[in-house]
Amino acid sequence: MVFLNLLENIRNKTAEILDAKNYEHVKFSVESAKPGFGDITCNVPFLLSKQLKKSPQEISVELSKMYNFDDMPQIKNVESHPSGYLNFSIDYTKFNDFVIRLSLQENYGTLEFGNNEKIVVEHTSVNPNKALHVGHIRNIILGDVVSKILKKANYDVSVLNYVDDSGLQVADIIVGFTELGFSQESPNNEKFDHYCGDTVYVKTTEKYESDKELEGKRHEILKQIEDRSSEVSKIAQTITRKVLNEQLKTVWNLGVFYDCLNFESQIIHSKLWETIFEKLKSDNQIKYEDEGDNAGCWVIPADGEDDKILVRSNGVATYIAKDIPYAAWKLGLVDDPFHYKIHSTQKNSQTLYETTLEGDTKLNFSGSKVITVIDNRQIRLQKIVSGLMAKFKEKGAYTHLGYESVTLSADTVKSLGLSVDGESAQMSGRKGLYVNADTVLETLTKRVYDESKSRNENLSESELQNIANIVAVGTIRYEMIKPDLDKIITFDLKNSLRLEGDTCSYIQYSYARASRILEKTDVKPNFDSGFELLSSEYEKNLIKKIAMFDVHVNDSVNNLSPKVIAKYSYELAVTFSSFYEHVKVLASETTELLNARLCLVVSFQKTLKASLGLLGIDAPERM
RNA sequence: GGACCCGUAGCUCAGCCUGGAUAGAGCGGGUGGCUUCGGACCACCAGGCCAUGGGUUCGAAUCCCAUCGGGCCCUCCA
Repeated sequence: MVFLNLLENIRNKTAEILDAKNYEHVKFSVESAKPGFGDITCNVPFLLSKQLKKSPQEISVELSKMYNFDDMPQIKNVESHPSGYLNFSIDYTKFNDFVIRLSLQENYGTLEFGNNEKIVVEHTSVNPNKALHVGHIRNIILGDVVSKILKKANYDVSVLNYVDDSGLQVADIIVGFTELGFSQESPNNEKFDHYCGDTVYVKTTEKYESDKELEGKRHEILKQIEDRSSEVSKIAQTITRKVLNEQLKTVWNLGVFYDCLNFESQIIHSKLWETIFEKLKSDNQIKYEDEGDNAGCWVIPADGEDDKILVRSNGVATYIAKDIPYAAWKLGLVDDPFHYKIHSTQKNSQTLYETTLEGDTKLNFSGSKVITVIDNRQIRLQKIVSGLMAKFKEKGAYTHLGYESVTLSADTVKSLGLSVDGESAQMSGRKGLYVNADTVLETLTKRVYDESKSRNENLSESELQNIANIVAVGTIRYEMIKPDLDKIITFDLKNSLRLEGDTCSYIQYSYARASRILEKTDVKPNFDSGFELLSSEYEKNLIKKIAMFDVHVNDSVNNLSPKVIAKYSYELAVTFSSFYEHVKVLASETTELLNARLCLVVSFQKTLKASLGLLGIDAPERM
């Protein structure tokens, strides 16, 4: 820890002073100061003002005289600001050494939160009947980044993907194959998931409009899918597996990987539901309705809202009856009915497992905490699930990480040949109103490739491809992570191709520039020398920003907020770009200064790489 | 009818959790900067009753209440 330590030490010191003065303990803050107000600031004078019946200024002056930094050489002094704040200044002649050396360590920015506790992150969870679209990408990237941040905080993370292979959406394409005679091979080498989503699903659901008999068949087909011995079920298995494998290719291209796939169809057959149902009954968590609208149903009482029906009067469980046992399984609350086998080796050579009802291999993918990434339209359902889980385990063990949806801009809708009323439109698989993830990635890769090629005449084809891939993936990831979870993302095809300003490529560019500096000199950075020579504002700002990595990791873990890391990465790049412009490293006056600056550049690179790494974004040497 | 979310510069958004100093970025508009460590850049200018009205507080973009505008969910569908 670097900056967090500094803050903690000042906090302790301040608390001691309050003790010595016999002042009441107030909840004061010690945090990084805005530019122009020292480096670190404390608001304790404001909080004491009332009980001491003195102005914050008076208290500030009084307290500022009490500090002694003999045991904290990195702090130069504290000043009382006329506003009442206590502003601390860093002694950069000492701080520089400390920061630069620590930033070189492999685990720089790592924090101890999890104590290696097992935690489950579930994300993606898309029906295997279509290709992934931009809306799914938000879910996938959020889940992936959260899992990386939790690993950085020393949790033992299992990443799961729940494969919804037995719902009506799957039944719809099976209707297309079995009733409408769509070929089970995609024409013209089209990617199979695109074919199923763009053609079979859209055409079949379109036909429902005119053919009500066909629409009636979907429920019949669904029933057959759930009967594992049926012919239809076998077809559905084959088709959904094929789609899933194509979806996984897309996800891997985005640099996202899982530990295990959980199939809904197997959860249904595992009898987990029956176990949980009995448990719910015996624990009085649910009740049977004798009269009223819900007569004959088992319901979950929800305070302030309508009760949720769990089992219909005909004895058939509703869809929530799949989520509850799965949630309980993730938390390790039930005996694991599954065995595990290898599904595939992923693009990063990590093994991907899948659940199976046969076999004899036992693995453990559950956790004492669970984070489920699902968009906020499911918030009501998720509240019910987490409420139930809180009855079995401590509150907060099951967390729903929700976020707002992705919509399409009017321009983008028009470019799909469709019309809109407002400025944006919700995506819809049925209407063909969506933009596939593969399409976005391809378009963006092409754009970056062209851009990079026009700037670099001497790069080989494979280097250009590599850069295009790194920047394109980074750009998509960054745009999905940057906005607040509560904000709707309006996706616009044209806008998504921006590479200037607050974008990933700007951040990556700062890294590439740093690489150029190091490449153009024969001097090998020597980290044994002192760094007190780094004393300009630009150098100090950069060092402070590097030092603050842990503050932001801490924030992002505490609040499960990946955007904090995106913002930090951008700020770090901005600070470096300013340094780059104003401090000519290779033109340094002395060899000592040159060396110190080269070390700072290396320190910056390591930190930015680590920060981008949390976002799953690569830092290119050239672009 | 009930639940949740959003409303900050022309546009897209940070800041709100945990109240405090001058409300920050990017895009777009305007101006300047390469005898070059890469202009995917830097420096600067213009642009804000922080939706509205109340309340709490020494102090509110931030907390509370109401209202308005927008979104989304609320089926014995999945």
